[in-house]
Amino acid sequence: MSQQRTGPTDGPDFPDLPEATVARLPEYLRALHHLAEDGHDTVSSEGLAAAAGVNSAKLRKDLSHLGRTGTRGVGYDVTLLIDQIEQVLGLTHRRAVALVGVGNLGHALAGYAGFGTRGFRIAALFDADHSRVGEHINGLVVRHIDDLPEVVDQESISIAVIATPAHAAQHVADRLVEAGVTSVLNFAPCVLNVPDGVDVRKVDLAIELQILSFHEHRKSALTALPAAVQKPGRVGMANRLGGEAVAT
Amino acid sequence: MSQQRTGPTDGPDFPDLPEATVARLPEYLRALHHLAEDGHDTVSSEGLAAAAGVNSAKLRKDLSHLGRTGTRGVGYDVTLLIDQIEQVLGLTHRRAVALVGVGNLGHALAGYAGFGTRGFRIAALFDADHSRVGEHINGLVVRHIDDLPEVVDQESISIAVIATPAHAAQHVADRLVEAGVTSVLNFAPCVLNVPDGVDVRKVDLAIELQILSFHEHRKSALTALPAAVQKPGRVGMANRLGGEAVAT
DNA sequence: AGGCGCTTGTGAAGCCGTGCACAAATCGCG
DNA sequence: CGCGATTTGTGCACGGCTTCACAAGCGCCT
Ligand SMILES: NC(=O)c1ccc[n+]([C@@H]2O[C@H](COP(=O)([O-])OP(=O)(O)OC[C@H]3O[C@@H](n4cnc5c(N)ncnc54)[C@H](O)[C@@H]3O)[C@@H](O)[C@H]2O)c1
Ligand SMILES: NC(=O)c1ccc[n+]([C@@H]2O[C@H](COP(=O)([O-])OP(=O)(O)OC[C@H]3O[C@@H](n4cnc5c(N)ncnc54)[C@H](O)[C@@H]3O)[C@@H](O)[C@H]2O)c1
Repeated sequence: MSQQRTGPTDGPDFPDLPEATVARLPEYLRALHHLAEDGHDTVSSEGLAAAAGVNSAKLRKDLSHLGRTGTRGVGYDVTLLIDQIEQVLGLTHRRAVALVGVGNLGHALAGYAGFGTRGFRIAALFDADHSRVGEHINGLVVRHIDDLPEVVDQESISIAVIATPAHAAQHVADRLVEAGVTSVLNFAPCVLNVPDGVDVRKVDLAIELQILSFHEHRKSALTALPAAVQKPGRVGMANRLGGEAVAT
Repeated sequence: MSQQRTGPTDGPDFPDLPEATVARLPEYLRALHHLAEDGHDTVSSEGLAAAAGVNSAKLRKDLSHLGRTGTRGVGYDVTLLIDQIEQVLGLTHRRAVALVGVGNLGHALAGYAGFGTRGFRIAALFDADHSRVGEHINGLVVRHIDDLPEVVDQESISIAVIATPAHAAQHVADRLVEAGVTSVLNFAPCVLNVPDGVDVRKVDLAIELQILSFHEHRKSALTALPAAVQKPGRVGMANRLGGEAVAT
């Protein structure tokens, strides 16, 4: 079955995969796991695309970059495709993640089960506040940030999450990079400067809301002029589009 | 000066603004507020671009869509530009936001100060768990989700944040839409189906990590072949690129 | 065994976004 | 008052992404 492939860790079988595709693969992966739980063993591109909320042609093109994955006339083998995507995303082993800043948000993240079920393991918690150091959260002890190099080395941590106030984020990022971390997920609302070879992704709640605000603003500006449905009661507004996403 | 514009709420002065630009305006806004606090009253496109972490040409093109904003030879008036961007993003009044799902993550969000400082006001908290209803968080009372239509109406809420488990998210979204909410920020790892005219943005921590994982995987695959720096000690790795982002 | 229906994989076209490079505009100074 | 330094605003070309549409391939049924 899956063993027939020429080798799991063959190495450079990356046809350098468009960035947009990479960003969607995790979405497919989640939908596939869901389908697998529901007992499906094959999916059509149409079905998977619906479950992931994308265009089916886009999905097929994305998957075509992984090599020959589907079977014409049938669809995609769910478990095989899961393996392929996890392979490409480097999720074959559970990656160790460090979380820096165990405050309001950090506590929530530390207790988040979604880490474990999606291929990651929180390997360490750090904070600069001495009164927090030593605290036990979800089976982990909060360590002082000065221990960073040591722990990063011991636990082979390459990914870190920053959940400190914005004014501390750049400093934390510098220390992370210095300790050997090469990927950072930043929750602090600020721009991080890192050397080449280090990846940074950011999550900014306020930015997301402001983008929504823009569209709200635009909607109300538009509905002000035409004979608009100011408040259609509450009929027919709900799930019109699409139907159920997962399964059928 | 600024009063000379033909009218602040003129309405359809939207040259429909590229989506990519909309997504960056909040970033500029944050950088501008930072600059204003530091006493700057004008910025060059170069300076602002550096502070926001983007290309200066891109920034100029983005801002050019807002109309005549800068002064050649001088730069941009910081406070004026802040006003313009807030205008376009619809941040002239503090928008009311509902938060549904006051669990682990919801608590953190409810206590987040960044809402207030970036143009939003948490107007209501909802949960389905009766044992949570009535709880006071940050000056707000958690209400039962059945009160949604009433409260949404009273508080003129058009934006909602979903922080419930994934299996409840679609149901919550339906009820939100039914109550009149037209923008949703979804933290639950699932696809939401909503009717036309309703905007959904999602934040999925695991997806972000998986994208980082891919790049990690690729990095280690690449450094495996050439005469690579497996572990360069810890020298010279840190802040090489760029320098300080904000001010100079 | 052969045909038929279904689904993948992909060529090609169009759109959007990015970044260079430069002309136009503005200010300050002599 | 005019000139040069400076910085904006933008025309243009290029690359990437999306989408349509269809031929090639596969399994199933007769
Ligand atoms: N709370 C939220 O819901 C939320 C939402 C979106 C974004 N954020 C952002 O996430 C970040 C954290 O938010 P929060 O509400 O948890 O803040 P917080 O103040 O509750 O927690 C910050 C933690 O970081 C620690 N810290 C400070 N400096 C540090 C350093 N140099 N090294 C290590 N640890 C350090 C503090 O001791 C504290 O425990 C902020 O940047 C915030 O803007 C928070
Ligand atoms: N905790 C995190 O750090 C984190 C990070 C990223 C994403 N998420 C996602 O955010 C969501 C919430 O995570 P959490 O850790 O806070 O979970 P949680 O179980 O602690 O909280 C969920 C809350 O939602 C409420 N709820 C359930 N069904 C509801 C319904 N139909 N209507 C209203 N409220 C309802 C529950 O009563 C509970 O209070 C999940 O989807 C999770 O995957 C969480």
